[in-house]
Amino acid sequence: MNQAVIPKYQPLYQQIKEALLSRVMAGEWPPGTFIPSESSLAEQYSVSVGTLRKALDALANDNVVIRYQGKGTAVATHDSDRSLFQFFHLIGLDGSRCLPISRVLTRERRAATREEASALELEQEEEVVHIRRIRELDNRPALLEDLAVSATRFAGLEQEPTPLPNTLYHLYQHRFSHSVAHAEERLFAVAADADDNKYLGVEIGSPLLEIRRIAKDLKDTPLEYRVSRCETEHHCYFNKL
Amino acid sequence: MNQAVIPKYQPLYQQIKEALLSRVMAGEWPPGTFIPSESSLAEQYSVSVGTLRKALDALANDNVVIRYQGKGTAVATHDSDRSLFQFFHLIGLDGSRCLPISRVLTRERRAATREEASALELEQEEEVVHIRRIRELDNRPALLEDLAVSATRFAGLEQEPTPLPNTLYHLYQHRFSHSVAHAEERLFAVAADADDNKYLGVEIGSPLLEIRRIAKDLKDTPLEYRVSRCETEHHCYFNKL
DNA sequence: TACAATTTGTGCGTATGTATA
DNA sequence: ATATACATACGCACAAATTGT
Repeated sequence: MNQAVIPKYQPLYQQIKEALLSRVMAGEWPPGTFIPSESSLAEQYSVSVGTLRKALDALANDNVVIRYQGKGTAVATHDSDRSLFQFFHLIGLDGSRCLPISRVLTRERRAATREEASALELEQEEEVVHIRRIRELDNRPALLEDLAVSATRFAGLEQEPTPLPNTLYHLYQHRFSHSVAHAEERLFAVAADADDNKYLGVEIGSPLLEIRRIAKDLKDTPLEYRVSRCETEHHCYFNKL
Repeated sequence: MNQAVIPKYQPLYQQIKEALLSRVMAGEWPPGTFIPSESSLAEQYSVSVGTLRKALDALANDNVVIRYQGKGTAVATHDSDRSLFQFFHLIGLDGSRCLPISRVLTRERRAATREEASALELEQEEEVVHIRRIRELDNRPALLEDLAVSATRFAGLEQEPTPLPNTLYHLYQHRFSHSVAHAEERLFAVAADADDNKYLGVEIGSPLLEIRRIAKDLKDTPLEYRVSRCETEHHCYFNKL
């Protein structure tokens, strides 16, 4: 007979880790800023520096903070070059990595589709901001992208800013204080339709790579649902295991 | 002007980590067996237990060893359920994970193709063992797989064992002492050809997901090159970022 | 340039808790 | 109950990196 899983005991450094994570999530230290030093935090919580170190190391391991020897510990921004490539897995056939340039096609506020509501864990009636754009790599249209975010959580995104920046996650973080920390992707092979033909210049029926991504914050709340259709003649999806 | 990258200084626990990794690679402790205790290893290397702990924790983080409280530290087998799903990213549309059943179509020793030689870092003349098989999920053919390994490194694989086990990495480890530790995959969308039609039952020209994987050992030596063509009507490729 | 102050990284030692055999 | 092994927690000393004086 299995017992209900009640954490009878939680190591001290784990408790500290959760406490610090909560303060980060609450916005006490915005992304990019430095948090207090190990010694001062250890004093705050009345634990040894060693224990507090373990908590910070664990947070660093989870990409919540970044440690700089001699400087201090900063809250991760999730919009640095390194962090962006965490979510961008398309590379050239020669192995080159470069970020795409985006051009917005449509941008509107409307009711969520069933698929969007399910992915974002919203009610059927709720509204989303939907954006459709094409993204170019090496001056060639490479992706046709549809994305949706909660219209209440990202209020006004259908209007401002204009134009939209290339890297939306940066915008989410700075303008709406929603940092994308994790994501899960499902990949499919699909046949190109009329829109793909129009915007990507591929023949109708030709194979495309479809990437459906749900982007989540530190506490695994879904922030964005994104469907990218990608041509794989000049690029491919790269994954290191 | 940049200096040549000479590691002027290596932390002690990193040196210990490398030393232990070498002993694991050399087969001193085969996969699944337990290595000496922290205290005895600390004595061997004349370092503190704390330092040796950091080395072992780092190895555990790299999936080289597994730590069991109260029992000891074991060399990872890379063939446990958890470890197999590290490399198997296909899931059902409902999110279910199950391992496929394999049926071998061809199995032969022959000269490497240019693509295989390049992926396995072999000379053009060298021979490989090539295996083609189909893999079924839910009693439905889902993957058509071509794979190649060095015929010298995996001597006799074209003959024995018969039949081949479902999980080849298990065989590589136990019969040939080559453990697959990492891998890199490149994904493409391709059109089904006559073989795909014959073995997967999909229409010619319909979109398939092609996964090209290079499997490597602990020291990043390429062990296997594998190309899987997968139908994504009933399954998809799942990736957590 | 030199030096000091601050902060994280490394290394050591010890004591105690928890899991396993 | 005992012994062993890993996990947690504390404390200290020094190294390395950064910043400002």
